Amino acid sequence: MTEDEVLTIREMCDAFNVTPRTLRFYESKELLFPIREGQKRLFTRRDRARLKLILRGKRFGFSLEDIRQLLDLYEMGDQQKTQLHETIKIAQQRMSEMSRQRDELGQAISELADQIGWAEKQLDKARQTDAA
Amino acid sequence: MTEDEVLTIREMCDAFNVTPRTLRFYESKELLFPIREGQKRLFTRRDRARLKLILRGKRFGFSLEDIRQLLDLYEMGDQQKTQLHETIKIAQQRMSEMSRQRDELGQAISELADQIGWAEKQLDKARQTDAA
DNA sequence: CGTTATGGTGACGTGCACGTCAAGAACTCT
DNA sequence: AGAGTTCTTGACGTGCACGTCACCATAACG
Repeated sequence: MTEDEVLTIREMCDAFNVTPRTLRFYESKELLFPIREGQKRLFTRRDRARLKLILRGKRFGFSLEDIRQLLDLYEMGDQQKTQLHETIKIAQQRMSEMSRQRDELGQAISELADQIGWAEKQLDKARQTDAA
Repeated sequence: MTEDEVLTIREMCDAFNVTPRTLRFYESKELLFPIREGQKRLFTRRDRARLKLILRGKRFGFSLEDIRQLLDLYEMGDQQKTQLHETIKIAQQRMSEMSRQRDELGQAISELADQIGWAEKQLDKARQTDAA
């Protein structure tokens, strides 16, 4: 299955449209953990899932360090309860942060829509003036 | 009125929680245009509106250059029609970009909510085991 | 009148997220 | 065996968004 297939660095790059440097950099920052076949990196399904989340996080303006903490949350098997509790708290904070951001984005969108509406009206007026 | 009041750099910093360096930097990048009283900068209502948008844009992960272009759109008096048309196109692209981002953010939020739900369940299970 | 607060202009430093060589190993093709 | 491709590990370079520091001006305070 393509599910369990492992990808070379090049295949991974092509799949996600990033450079090898980026993937090695992410590994050095412990965001990805490709397995090694000799020296070569092989990226697993897990790495693909993580990279997807990394790129998404970046689009939201999160730092790689922020993203790393989120990723760790997504992959907790079983940990100390204290740590679990702590992690849940952090995650909830992030959630409310993201909710706020989404709401703000909604507002920004409608404001921009207003501006576009206004600009289109101006364009129309200019056309009228032209015709006269 | 507090509307037409102009602010010194320090007042502006306190109002928006940024450093003087940041405001000077934004001016050098033509994001703000404080008037000068002698040498000193005085920030107008316009600068306040722009700074608000700048900081919001930053939270969305936009670069200062991206933001500058958006700001220019927000402040077009009357320009060349061609330029207006061009600007509307750019704005519409940004809009769809932002919409996409908002949708994606909504998805990320619900995914994170799922993870939190799962983590809380784990925490509960751990508590059960403890009690036994 | 000296000092403290506030503001100014360079100019150099910094953290992040990579880009860009350089040099070498490993495999493939001919 | 030689050439080419793909990969590796350093190590240094780069653009962005400021931070920091040195040094100068000006106004207010005691």
